[in-house]
Amino acid sequence: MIHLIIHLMSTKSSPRAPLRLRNASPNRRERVTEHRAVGVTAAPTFKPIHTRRTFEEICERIREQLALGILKPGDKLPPERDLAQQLGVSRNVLREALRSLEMAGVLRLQKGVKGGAFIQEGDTRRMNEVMRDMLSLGTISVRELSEARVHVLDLVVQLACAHARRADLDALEANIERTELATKEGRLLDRVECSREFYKLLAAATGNKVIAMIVDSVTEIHMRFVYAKVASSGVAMARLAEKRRQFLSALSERDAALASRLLRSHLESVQRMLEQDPGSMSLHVALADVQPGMRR
Amino acid sequence: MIHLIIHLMSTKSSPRAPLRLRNASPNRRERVTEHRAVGVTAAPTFKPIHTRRTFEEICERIREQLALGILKPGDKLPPERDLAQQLGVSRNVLREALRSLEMAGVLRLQKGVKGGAFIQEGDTRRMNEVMRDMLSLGTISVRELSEARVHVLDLVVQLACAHARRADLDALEANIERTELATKEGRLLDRVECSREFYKLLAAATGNKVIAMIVDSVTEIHMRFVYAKVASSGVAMARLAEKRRQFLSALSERDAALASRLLRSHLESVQRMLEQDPGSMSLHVALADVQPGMRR
DNA sequence: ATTATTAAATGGATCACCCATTCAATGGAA
DNA sequence: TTCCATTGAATGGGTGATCCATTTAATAAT
Repeated sequence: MIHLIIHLMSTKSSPRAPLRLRNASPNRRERVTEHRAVGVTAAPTFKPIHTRRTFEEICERIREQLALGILKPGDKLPPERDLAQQLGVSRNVLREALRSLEMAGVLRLQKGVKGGAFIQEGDTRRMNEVMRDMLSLGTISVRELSEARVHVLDLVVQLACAHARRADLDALEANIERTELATKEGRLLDRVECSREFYKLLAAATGNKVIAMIVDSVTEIHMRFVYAKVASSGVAMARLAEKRRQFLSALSERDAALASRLLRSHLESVQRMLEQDPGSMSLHVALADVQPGMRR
Repeated sequence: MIHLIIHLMSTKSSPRAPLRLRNASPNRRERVTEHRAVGVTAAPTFKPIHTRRTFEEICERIREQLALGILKPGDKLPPERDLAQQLGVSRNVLREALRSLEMAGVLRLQKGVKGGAFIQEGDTRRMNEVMRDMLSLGTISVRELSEARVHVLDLVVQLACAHARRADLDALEANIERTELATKEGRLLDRVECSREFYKLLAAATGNKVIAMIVDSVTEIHMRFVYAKVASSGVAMARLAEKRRQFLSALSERDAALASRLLRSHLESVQRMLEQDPGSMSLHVALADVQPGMRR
């Protein structure tokens, strides 16, 4: 574990001293003298308003260090007290920044001696949170999300057919076996979990983490609907494992057209199942228990 | 503007009073007595470690209200001082939560009387930030992002062909005209901006905001490469507007195959242009000036 | 050697202030 | 009356001191 002592001085823009945005105008009266160039009728050069707040400034500087590779996952920031002093800000406002970055999945704060603020590996679940917030705020709809999912999954099938490796196929096979077992033993909700995992594995099989992240984010909400539906109705998709096997077989033989057809058909039947009970795809179901998966 | 007075009491879980996680054990010595069931050898029911910090708790409760539709975009939260008292937490820790939510694009904090914490419309640029962070942290690579972009854009072309409306096509047409003008006047960087806008409009033409958000997020970084390349080399894609016109024509005639072919060919030539100068697609270029577009 | 105790480091949280901005109310001048 | 300047209150922005809780290493006791 590298314990960097980091100078969070800005690398771009003028080499300003510790933030010190505060106390800029100790006396309001002096402000009047700021009016400049009284008689000049030239282009009114408005000051670029920089009412950037210090916590934003701090977030930005830390992200800057990340972007420059000076900070990397596993690194530790200086203790809050030290860093606050380095930056010339109060500990309180520094913590506002650190918590924001923690919420954003960039940092993890850990208590105790040898604790501190550690840079994290990127948490791909952040995108799920974005989707949830967008849904909560009404920016996107359940319909758009479902539609996007169908299209994205189709793309994923193409890519998975092209790029899936032995290990990916094996993982999918193992998943199907778990699905079969859960089916035999009547553990319906476990089977839903298997489904969730199935799509995760399929996404991973594309070999592209960006695509995988996108797929996960659009699948997450959908699986909640399925989970809720299965939990309440007690019924579940028939011949699930069997269908998965057919699909995996097509995937193994790189038959994208067939795999695509099989998946689309499955998605449609699931959709029909969900829509039997209007309201099973309500926002409420999608958003219940907000952020249970995130940072626990 | 609705001024809700909101009770941020949790709706799920027990009707607990204001958070009051603190002062739980005023005296360390008393802790010893917490050991329970001394002689019981039964299943060791470990406490589920709920070291959830209050700022997380607060974020969750506010998101809960969003999910339940009690809070909607445009609503205002109570003043910090009031809300802190309602929740039984200090103002500082409340602010940590509010700032996190602001960074997440859920809130906007506004100063002055009649100011406050306002729920925002969902900011779709949040996904761009996620991409940038993932790139910074090395979770995803430039290659994966570029690759994903190509595939996603192909999907977008299919969808845009199917769903583009008159207004969408007109907007694209107008964009091409701006591109032509910029070309004539030699404003190369403006032309790059036109390109950025072009993909945004194309994404919007799918009629699906989820897809649009995804496209924007994978295109954002790419346009930085193009911008940097054009800015440094002074050269730019030849016959850009012309190619766009051909593409738009195919789109108008709902010829997805042709449109797809045209776009892919264009993307490839751009890629060749970028790769002429190795290093032009470096992380540094992608991440310079982190978060300039976000909340300025 | 092993185990219990202690102490220090560090994040978690509170309190009491003060500043800066904004906006409505007020009041005086045209 | 109408308009503009002043004022004051509401509210977010920020500070510093202080305490608590957790974690770990060093130390002491067995």
